[in-house]
Amino acid sequence: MRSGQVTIKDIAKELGISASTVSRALKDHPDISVKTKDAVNALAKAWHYKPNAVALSLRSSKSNVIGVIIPEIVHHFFSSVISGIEEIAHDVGYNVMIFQSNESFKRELNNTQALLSSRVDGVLVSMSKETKKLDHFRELRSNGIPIVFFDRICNELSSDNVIVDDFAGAFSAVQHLIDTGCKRIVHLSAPQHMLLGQNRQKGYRQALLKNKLPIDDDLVIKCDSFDEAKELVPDLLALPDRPDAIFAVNELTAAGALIVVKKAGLRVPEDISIIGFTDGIVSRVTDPALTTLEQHGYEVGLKATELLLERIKEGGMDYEPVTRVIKTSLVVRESTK
Amino acid sequence: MRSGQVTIKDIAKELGISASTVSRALKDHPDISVKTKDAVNALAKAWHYKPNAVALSLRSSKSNVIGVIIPEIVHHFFSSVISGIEEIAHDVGYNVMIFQSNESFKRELNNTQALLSSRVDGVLVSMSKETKKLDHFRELRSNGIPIVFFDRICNELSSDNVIVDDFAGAFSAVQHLIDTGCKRIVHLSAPQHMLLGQNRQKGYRQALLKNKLPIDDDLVIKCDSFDEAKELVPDLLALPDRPDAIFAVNELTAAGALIVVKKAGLRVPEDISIIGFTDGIVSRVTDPALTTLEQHGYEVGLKATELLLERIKEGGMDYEPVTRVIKTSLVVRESTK
DNA sequence: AACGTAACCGCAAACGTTTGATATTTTCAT
DNA sequence: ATGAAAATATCAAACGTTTGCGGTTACGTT
Repeated sequence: MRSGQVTIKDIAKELGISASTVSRALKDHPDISVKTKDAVNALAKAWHYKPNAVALSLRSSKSNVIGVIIPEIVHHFFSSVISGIEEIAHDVGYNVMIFQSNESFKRELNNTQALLSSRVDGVLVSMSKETKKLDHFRELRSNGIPIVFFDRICNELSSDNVIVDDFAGAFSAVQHLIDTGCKRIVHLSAPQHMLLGQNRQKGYRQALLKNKLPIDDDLVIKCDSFDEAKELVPDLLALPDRPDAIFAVNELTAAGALIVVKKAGLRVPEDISIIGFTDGIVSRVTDPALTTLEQHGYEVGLKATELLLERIKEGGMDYEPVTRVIKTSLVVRESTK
Repeated sequence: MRSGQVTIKDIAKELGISASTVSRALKDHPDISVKTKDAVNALAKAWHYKPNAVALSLRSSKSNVIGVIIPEIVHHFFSSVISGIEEIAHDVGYNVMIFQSNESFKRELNNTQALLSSRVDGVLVSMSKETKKLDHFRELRSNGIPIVFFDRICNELSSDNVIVDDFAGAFSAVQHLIDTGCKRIVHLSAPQHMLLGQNRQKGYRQALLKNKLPIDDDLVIKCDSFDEAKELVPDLLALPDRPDAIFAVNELTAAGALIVVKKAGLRVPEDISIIGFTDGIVSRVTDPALTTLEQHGYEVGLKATELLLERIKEGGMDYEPVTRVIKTSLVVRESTK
């Protein structure tokens, strides 16, 4: 076997013809005789010829690669998104390059530099929590690289976005609790500097308002992790007028709350209903299984990639940004009545 | 601004010098005068020059990309691995391309073709469950692309591997069950054409043997998913001589078994102990929390990438394959006594 | 015999970069 | 002033592919 991979030149030399003829033969160009085409195709197959994507990229200024920057991969929602991205991208011949920011602005910046160097055709971004400056994103765009933000978007940069409908999701979660007879509903919320946290809390408040239930600020606390729930929920249960439902900002927090509630000797959902956000595996394996809002991460990845590919195809940078909203869906399991 | 990205030629033209001079100036080559260097560097900075990685790849036949093929991203263990891969790869200037096989042989094959075309410098693979033929991996190697397999390895292909110590892990899991008084231990196992499945089962058998416990083949069944556990475990519980422990090949299967056992009115761990493999989030949120074997996915990704980068650096294809083993660790929670 | 015209194929340039081999200029001792 | 060395910059080729254009046949028509 030859060293390195087979090239068009190798085939040309072997057949005593020129590289251009081989190229055309492989593409079934009408200028080439059937005999030559057959010979070329046969040898290409026998030698396992694969077009060199690098050379193609250089020539066409198209890498057929899309870059993805996410806070962290080890997270059900984000890995679902990647799965969706990967799925649709590969279907149309694009490859996917992954970069984690680990919630660090500095790394996010490095990542954009690497993407620039790699000449990717487009990028998908979910911003890190730290990110306030946006010049690195602007630089991508000024170099003709389209960006689609998803989930963690920024509204200062007028750009394409794909987001989950946090407000409506939270609203319907709380409405569901109210519909099933709950009146004193706790909200375990995300930090309020995140749009996501704001919107989910707004949905919560709006649902109470609409149903003419009192809003008790003692029932809303910042609490968005499994461990935090284990620490903070006991106090809520000890409140004089005990809550009868918990709406948690994500499923792990809900799972933590569930454990605390059960440990306190209360029954779920008879005494306390619990509802989470983000439908991961966790919600399915708790006992009782958690009612949640499916965030459709896979769907988000799909839509974001579709949009990006469209932008890449269009070519120009002078498009009107759009924001696509993915509806959440309520998945009723056993933790609510 | 110019359209497209800034190239060395642009800088050369602006400064009235040749491209080669610019290239050397940027690399601080001694042949170039300080004055020229300064001018070049200043302009490169002002214009945000970024070397075109594609052109570099073509010239050097090095893409600085490593490819990763995994069964599925949405899986705690695999996303941890990717996280580890990404971490170390980017530290040394490599980018990471992700491909999912979705446990399909056909897709795995497509993935290797894409990797070949992309001229990646090396690949990390965790095989799909379906994969029996290995020619696509051989093709990668015969084209000078080193492979490191992780977790789902194959031993017919003498190759570099990074695996978790399935045998020792399974052994210690079962030993733990025995130590806590269990005698009739079920093994919910992975398919036996997978090395992983073989090794875990061997560990199981060895532990029984060592402790002079009888091996009952009725207690070993192929069952490696949440749903399968829900379907198959009831029969095991109905066995005349009821088992008193379950060793599941992964955590989701363990979680499924847990639910079935509880539904059957049995207590965990008093009546039946349960132990899983792979420490994801799931094990922490079940009730009771599951005792498991931490598989250290991040560590696996790290080690596999280190090994691969080493192979890439060496250059040749005539190395002696090594297998690195990552030790598991037993995490005792509440599902065992 | 001369010409037209398909049919088929090769040349060369281009994508952006690096690098060995050269060319040109400067510097300095003689 | 002369020569040679040192300093500086350029040329050209190469990586693999595509593609506009031009070139060479062979055949058929007048």
